[in-house]
This record gives sequence, C-alpha cells and structure tokens, in this order.
Amino acid sequence: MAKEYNFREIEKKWHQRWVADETYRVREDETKQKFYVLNMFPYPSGAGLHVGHPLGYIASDIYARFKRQQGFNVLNPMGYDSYGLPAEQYAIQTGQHPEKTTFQNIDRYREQLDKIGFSFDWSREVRTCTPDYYHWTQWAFQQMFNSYFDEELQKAQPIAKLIERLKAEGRWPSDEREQSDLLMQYRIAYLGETMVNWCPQLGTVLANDEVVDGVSVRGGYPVEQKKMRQWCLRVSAYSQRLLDGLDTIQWSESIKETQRNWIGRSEGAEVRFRISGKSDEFTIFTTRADTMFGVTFMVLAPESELVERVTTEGQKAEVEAYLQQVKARTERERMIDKRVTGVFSGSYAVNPLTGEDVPIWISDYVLAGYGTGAIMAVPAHDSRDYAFARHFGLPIIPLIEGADVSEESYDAKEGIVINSPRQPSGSGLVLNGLTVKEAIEATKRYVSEKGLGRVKVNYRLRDAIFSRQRYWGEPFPVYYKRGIPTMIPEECLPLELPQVENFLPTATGEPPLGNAQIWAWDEVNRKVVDKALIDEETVFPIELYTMPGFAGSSAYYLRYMDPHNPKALVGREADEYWQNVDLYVGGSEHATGHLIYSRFWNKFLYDLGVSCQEEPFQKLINQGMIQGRSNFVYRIKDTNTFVSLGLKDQYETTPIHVDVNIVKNDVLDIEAFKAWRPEYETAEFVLEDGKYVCGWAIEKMSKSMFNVVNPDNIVEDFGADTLRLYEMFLGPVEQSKPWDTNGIDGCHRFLRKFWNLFWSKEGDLQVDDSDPTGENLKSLHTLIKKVSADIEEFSYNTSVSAFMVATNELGQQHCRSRKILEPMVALIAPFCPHIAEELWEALGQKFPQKGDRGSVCDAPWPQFDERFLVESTLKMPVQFNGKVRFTLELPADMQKDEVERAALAAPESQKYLEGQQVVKTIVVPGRIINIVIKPA
RNA sequence: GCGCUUGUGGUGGAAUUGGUAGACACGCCAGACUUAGGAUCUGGUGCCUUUGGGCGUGUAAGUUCGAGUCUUAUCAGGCGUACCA
Repeated sequence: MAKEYNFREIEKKWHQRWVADETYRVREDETKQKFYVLNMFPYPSGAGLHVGHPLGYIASDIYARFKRQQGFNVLNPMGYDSYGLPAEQYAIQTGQHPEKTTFQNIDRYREQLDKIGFSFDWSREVRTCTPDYYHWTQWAFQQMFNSYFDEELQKAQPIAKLIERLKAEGRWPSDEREQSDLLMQYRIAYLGETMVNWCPQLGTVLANDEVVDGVSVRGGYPVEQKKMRQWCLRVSAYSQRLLDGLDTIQWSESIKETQRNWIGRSEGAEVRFRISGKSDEFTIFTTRADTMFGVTFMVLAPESELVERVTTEGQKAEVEAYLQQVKARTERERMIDKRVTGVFSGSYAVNPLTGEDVPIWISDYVLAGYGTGAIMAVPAHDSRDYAFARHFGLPIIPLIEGADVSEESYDAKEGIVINSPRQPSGSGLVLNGLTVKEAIEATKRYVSEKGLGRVKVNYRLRDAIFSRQRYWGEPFPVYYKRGIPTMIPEECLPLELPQVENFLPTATGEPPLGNAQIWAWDEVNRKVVDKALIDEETVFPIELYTMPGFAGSSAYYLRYMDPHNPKALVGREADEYWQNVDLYVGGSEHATGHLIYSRFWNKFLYDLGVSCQEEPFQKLINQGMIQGRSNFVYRIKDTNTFVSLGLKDQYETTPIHVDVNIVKNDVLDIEAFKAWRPEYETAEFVLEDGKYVCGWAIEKMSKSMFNVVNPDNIVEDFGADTLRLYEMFLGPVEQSKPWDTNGIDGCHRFLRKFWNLFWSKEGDLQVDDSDPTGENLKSLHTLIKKVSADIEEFSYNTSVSAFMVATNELGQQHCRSRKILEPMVALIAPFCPHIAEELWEALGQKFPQKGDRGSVCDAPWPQFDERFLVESTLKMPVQFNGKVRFTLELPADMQKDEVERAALAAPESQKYLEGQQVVKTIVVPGRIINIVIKPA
C-alpha cells in the first residue's frame, strides 16, 4: 500500500507550522535585494470570497514565492479596504454599527484566505477604517490643503511660498475671508463649487449610475443638478505628469491607453472673440484653428457665466426657459437622448479673421467643464456643429477641397484647405492650398503673433470630488472657524470618527455626522467637544462630510512598508528600502479610478519628499474575471418530474437553475437535490444511462444563479494545493474565463502522481543518491527552463502542463535520484507550497547529514543548464523547386564552420542526405542551419 | 461612434515567435483490474474519406520554399468610454 497523499493533514500541519515559525514575516534586510509584490486589497463584503477572488492572489503568491526562492527579500502584504457603502447600508437597515459587520467580514475573509496557503506577512496588515491608518489619510489631505501646484516647476509647493509671492506682487488681501477664498483657487485640496446630482429627499449627492430617468434608483425620488460646495482634489494639475509617467512603467497597453484617453490631452488654441457692438469679449478653445474661416455661429454651455452677459433683452424669456429645461435634465438623460436643442442669445460675435458677425447660441451639447465652456462652431467639419446647423438652418461653409458636406460633415484632419479666406480680407492670413496640418500650425502662429489668442493644451481629466454625505468614511480633519475652513493641528490627528445613533441624514438635511453630539473643535483645549459648546470664539463646528472610498486606498502600499510607525505614514528608511511596488496585481476595472488617484496621490507625496519614487506601481498585471458556470435541471411542464439533458427535447420543459455545488461533472446528485428545497423532496426523474445530466451556461457568478463556488468547498474536497494549481491551469491569468469545477480532477491526479514519485509501494521514501540519467536530466531541465520563463511571463497555465509532462516522464523513467527529485520539489513549491514543504521535510529527514534546511520557501531556485537539454533537433524538411530544404538545430556555442560539419554528420541529417547532393548550406544566426539538397 | 482586445477540436487552452497545428487537461471511446465506484491503470480520440488520401487555426486575398503567426480587406464576440470642440 503506497503512502497516501493526505492533503488535509499536510495542509493543516503546515498552516500551523508557518504561524509558529513566522515563516512569512519579512524585515528590511540591506544584504538582500528587495522585491515588493502587491495585490489590490479587497473590500470585505458580507458574501465572503468566491472562487474568482483568489485568482490574482494565487498568481502573485506564486510570483512572490518564486522571487523569494531566487534570493530576494520579498514583501507580500495584505489588508482590507474597509470603508464602504455596503456596510453602511446594512447599518441603516439593521442598526448594526458598520464597524462590527466590517470586522466580522474581515474575520471571515481571513479564515478563507488562510486556507489557501498564501505567503502574506500578516504582521503588516492594514485596515483603512482604523484610526492609526486613517491618521495618515487625514494627514495627506492636510498636506494637500497646505500645498499648491506650481505650474512652472510642475510640482507641489508649500502654500506659504505662494503667500509670499502674492504679497510680493501686492495681491495679498488683508481680509481673512478673502485670503482664504484666494488660496482656495490654488490649494491641491480645496473647497469648490461643483455640479452634482442632488437628491433632496435622500439628502445626499448621488453618482451618475445611481440616477436613472431623473429619479434616484433607491426610492425613486427626483434628482436635480445642483451646484454644491465640495472638497475637491486638484488632480487635473498633475495631468501632464500622469501622462508622461505612463511611459516609464510596465503596464498593459490597454490600461495605459485607457488612462491616456481619460487624461485626454489635446493641443489647440484659445482664441478671443469680441461680442459685436460691445467692448466685452470671450475665449473659446479649438483644436481646429485652421477652420476659423468657416465659423458660422458660436455656442455657449448653458451653465457658462457668459450666458448672462450675451443674452439680450429680447431673447431673455426664451433663454430662461431653455436654461430651466436643461436644468431639469440629468447628465444621464442628456447622454441617452441626443436631441439637438438650443436657443439664440440675441448677440453676435465678431470673427477676428474675417470681421464678420456670427450669432451666439446656447446649447447643452457644449460642456461647461471642458475648455472655456464656449466654442466656435464649424458645421462643415464637425458633426455636432453640423447637426446643430442643420436643425436651426445655419449656414455651412466647406473649407476642404473635395469635401462633400451636403449630407454630413467632413471631420477628418486631412485634405487641402480652400475658402480660407473666401475673398481678400483684412487679416492677411491665407491658408488656401495648405494641408490641414500646415493650416492649423499657420493659424496658431498667426493668432499668437497678432495677440488674438494663444496656443493652449487642454486636458479632459477633471478634479476629483472628494466629499461624501456618508457616515462610514474618514472624517475630514477640518473645522470651520467663523466660516473659514481650518485644519485641526497635525499633532492632534487622527480625528476619530464619532459615534452616532442614526446613520441617516439629519432632519435638517445635514449628512449623518450631523447626528454626532460630540463633534465640535475646542481650539484652546485642542480636543473634540460637545456641539452645544460652540461659541464662534474658541469652539467651532467640525466638517460633516466624510472622504470617499478612494481616499484610503490611494497610499496603502506605502503604509505596508512601515505599518506600525506612529510618527509617519512611512519612515524614510523603510521607504528607501522598499522604494515602490514591483508587481501589482488586480482587476482592470480600476483603470480610471484607483489607478489614477493613487498615481496622483503618490506623485504628490513624491513632491513632498515622502515617497522616493514618482510612480507607485512599476509593473501591473490585470487578472481576468472568473465567470460562473450555471447548471440547469429541466422540469416537465406542470409536473414535478425532471428530465435529463439528452432527453429534454422529447418533452416541454422549463430550465431551472440548480445549485452547482450538488452537481459534479454535470451529473446531478439526486439525493442532494431532493434535500435542497422542500418542493423537490417528492421530485421524480427521467434519467439517461442511470444518471441525471444537467445543462449548463456561462453567466456572472452570483447567488441568484446558484453558481457561486466557494473555495472552502474545493479546499475541503481536493486541498489548497489542487485549488491553487487548478486556478492557474484554467487559462492565462489575464484572461476572463468561466469557472468549471469539471477538470479539477486532472490537477488533483497530477499531485498524487507527483507525490508517488517519492514513495514506494510500501510507503517508504524511495529517494536515493544515485546519479541521474541523461533522460532524467533532460526532463528536469526542460521543466526548469519552461517554468522559470513562464513565471516571469505569468503564463502559469503552461507551467502546470510542463509539470504534468515532467512528472509522467520521471515516473516512466523510475527516477529515484535525489539530484532530480529535490529540485522538482523546489520547482513546485511556489505553486503548491504545502505538498512541497511536506516532501522537503521528508527529504531532509531521510538524509539528516544535509542539516536543517528550514522551509521550502527558502529552497534555492534550481539553475537551468542548457547542456542537458540541447541535442541536435531536426525540423521537418520542406520541398520546393524539386529540392528539399531542411533545418537542423545545434548547440548554441558552436562555431560557424563547426555547425556546418556537425549538421552534415548528424545522424538525423544522414537519412535525408542519402543519395542526395548538397546544393548549399545556410547558417542562420544562432544555431540553425538550412541544408538545401537535390537528388544526386 | 471612438479606443483597446480576442477569434484554433465536443470543452479549457498549447504552439520554442515564420518551420510536423491541436502540447497538457477535461470529456468521450475501448480495454485491464475490480465486483457497482463519480476509484485506479493502459491505449485511442481535429474533420471528411471509397483507407489512397483529402481538408483544416472566423472569412477573403497577398508576401514566402513554408503562415495560427507577417500585410491588406472583411465579419463576429468581449471590455472600456461617451457630445472633450
């Protein structure tokens, strides 16, 4: 009886051992090179982990273990993004404090994660909702408040420098309030007026996706566009640096491209237009300066402050009506319903090139938030302007040779310019005959030389709205001293989240923090006190907003470097040792959120000298989503009888989702099914071959489809090593794919085969000190080469295949040699650490003279040696022109003439050369030789 | 609409980067051992076929002695984004 692979016992044993030995504790060690592996930390939801969540963690864990075996000092931490809406909603419904449910969920996550055998250093765990963590979120916010972005230096500077400059320029007001207002225009964290979706009944701002058809998704209350004073982060100031930084990091091209689009750099020109008959003027932004001779009207965004200035008495009523109409529509409605709407303001603008008057219109197709909120319309060469001109009967002037604008506009930036100008004009600028690109440059030059405007780069990236009317988030360390936002002294941080009885907005419409009684700042005693003491002299109200979800997740990677430091977000030494994240693994859904915000946040901290690297994440891998694979049973209409998949077409049936956990290889466990729901207790079945076969479909993994596979069950049935291996075997890490428990047997079988390499039929270790055969060495080194390369490239699925091949080969070769089997254990250790530890220990016990080798985590990664691998390999000969050419691969270090001789002498070539004449030989760089032959 | 991305057996997926397409695994078929198990082991398994061979990487052309891989066109799916002047 062979020794059984008892994974349950093995895994339990090593989980305990790892904790007892602190195997994964990592410390700064100057003698070793660092490597920082990081997973996007999870939000601990109440549903627990499903089998899709650990995919990225397993991939990064393999990489971390691999790097450790290569001799790196690897930081591989884990924590929780623990502020968030679900816990708060649950609190509103049940009265349970969100902290309680959050911590319960965290415990559940930890329990599940621990079963999978990750090499996380839990001593470095962070939770964004704990005061010693959000201390530094608040601190960073204060730093941003106390900084401004210097356009010339392109970096953040202390606000004091700005004050000095303003004083020197004589622009520093004496009034405190005016000072505050002025600085707000520069601070990186600032209070600003922004358009938001406001729902009066819910008393909160809603995100765009929380609003449908002008009413809130939750409750169905009306939502209006409202300008509100909100905390904002001046992310847009960093646009150019965020863009440039992309070229220095190894991220997938698609994520970089998404960020580039999001930042949306566009080069163009700002041009001033005078309002006809007035001394007033306004500025527009255009990327198509070449089309200025084709401007037939101007358009302003409805929210633009220009609207008031240009609206004439006669048009006032009509404009007012239009503004009302626009205001009632949400962003979403504007997106869905693309009707052309607009109103004439009554004024005209003067085209600075032609001197002609063109009407100024107001329309919501122009956005207030981009450029200057005003455009020059060139209907011939812009499809939106074209639609507008058509709708309101405005003239269309083509400016490009051969462009047919009778049906649609010609938007392409190519062709030869015409009609510019149509007749000799006073401007002296002639673009006719130039290409579009030349014309753009010529116009830009003209405009700036004549002082009509200037060359300008615009970015689409907007500042981030940084406040939320929520309870479960970081409180702002801010109080309002006679209405002026003032920072709570740095030494008094963290400002802890107060207790409240009620998590809903107050009766007066204040955010939930308005319910906190002990929530006022006593400036003299420097502490939080009862609101009742507010006196406008020394005791002031504290900010009621909280920070959004991305606040806590923007710099957590820095905190892992030095998680218990009470004096700083991260100590200088720790930061200089760990630098930045070498490998970051997480979903691509964060491309325009977290991955922008944390790059911004880190750049700011870099400017401050807190972080020594400008980019936080060197390499990024986006793991794919794991979809669910649902199973169906087919109930015959109006009965309680279920028919197997192959026979269902003979009946009229309805498919019903069935819990995938009671189905194996698409065969239904009938007893479990009867016990699943009371109504199925008396169910009857029409079987095929004595089995009930279920149908299946790929759907999102969710409770309602009964297709959620819990990793706990897999670990229970097959072990963590099999789960880890199978998740990797499923396909490329970066690809989305359905989970299919069918097939996991293959991985489990492999691990048993691997295990059996080491144990005799009697259950003894059957490893000896014999010399390996050439075959053994070839099998091993093929594997070393493949796995080493695959791990670097994250193609773990092919590594697993390679392990299967090597194991089969070594089994057939009856390999017993320690010189082969020991490296085999070291190779599999990153993938299947439990079985590797067990075997490593067994190998050590059998040969105690080798000494104590500790954990397999520190087993050196086997070195690949090409000598064992490369023999001459023949590629298939090909026929052409009555000749045959074939290719021979030879060892790399051979000289050119040597290659030729060896090739002709090789036994493989002999069988082709027999009775043939060698026409010529071609040595391809490297070690490949082509031999052209023809019949002698 | 725009941007990115992917199309290979019944299924998940390989292919040293231009060199015998389908590795490995699931599933399926046959056999062995068992005496019923959804266990283990061995062999087979792209499609068509008159068993000689023919056809095969979404489709259609092209480059090449040679194309899943390169070029062009085209079709289909996935993801992201949304009036950015």
